Amino acid sequence: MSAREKSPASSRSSSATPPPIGESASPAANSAQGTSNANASASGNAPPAGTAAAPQGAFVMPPGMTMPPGMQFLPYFPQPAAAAAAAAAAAASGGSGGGAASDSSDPNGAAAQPQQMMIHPAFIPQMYSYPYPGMLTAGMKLKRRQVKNACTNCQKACKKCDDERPCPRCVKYGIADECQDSVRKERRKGIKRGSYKKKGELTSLSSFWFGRGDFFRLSGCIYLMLRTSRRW
DNA sequence: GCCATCGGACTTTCAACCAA
DNA sequence: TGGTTGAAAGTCCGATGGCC
Ligand SMILES: [Zn+2]
Ligand SMILES: [Zn+2]
Repeated sequence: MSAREKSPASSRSSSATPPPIGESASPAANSAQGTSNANASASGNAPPAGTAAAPQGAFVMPPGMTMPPGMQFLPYFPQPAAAAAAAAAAAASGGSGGGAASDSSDPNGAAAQPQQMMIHPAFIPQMYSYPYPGMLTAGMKLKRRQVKNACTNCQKACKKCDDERPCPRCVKYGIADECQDSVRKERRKGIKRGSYKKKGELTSLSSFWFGRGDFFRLSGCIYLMLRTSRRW
């Protein structure tokens, strides 16, 4: 497509045009860890699902569903000051900061004051793996997670990038200093679209929704809220 | 086996549309 | 005005071929 500009990566100083990093897995495997970096780091310091005693107010997985490794569902009521910090942490961690749960300001401390329910920083990276793995049923497949903005090197090579800068791929190939966010075009405005079709019956409607990122991006949170009887 | 290249499947984003 | 739609813009899987 026009957006795709295939330029030989070798035009760069070369010795080091980066090859794929950890890209040998099957599509399914890739998707499953899709969140690759996020999950990898998250699983490092989160207790295995179902093994830890559920803390007060912790989410209990419904029958037939399993808590994915590294996942944790904890109601999060940050204090005003903590809220900003948490938001910053979440933003900083992007998709790769699964370990944020180890914050010294653990939001789930007993002293946390209910102010406004927020997404626990540790949960945010997981939200980008949807359908939320626990909701996955036979026939559904995990969607591939994409970074918001690949670095210029990965973009040229059409390879998987990361939210971190320098990204792991650039680091591995010694071109960390060249790792920069690619510049996104501004979307054109004023394009007329004609009238919209209406979606049909329920079945196609539901499959439609299950194919939408907008839906799954929030589904984990909504699902959690629906399944718990706690007051949010 | 390692790596670059790249076609195209797939995902994300967000302005236009539209019903309430 | 908020929710829905759908296409633009983007990511990156995986096939292919060259090189050592
Ligand atoms: Zn990158
Ligand atoms: Zn990079």
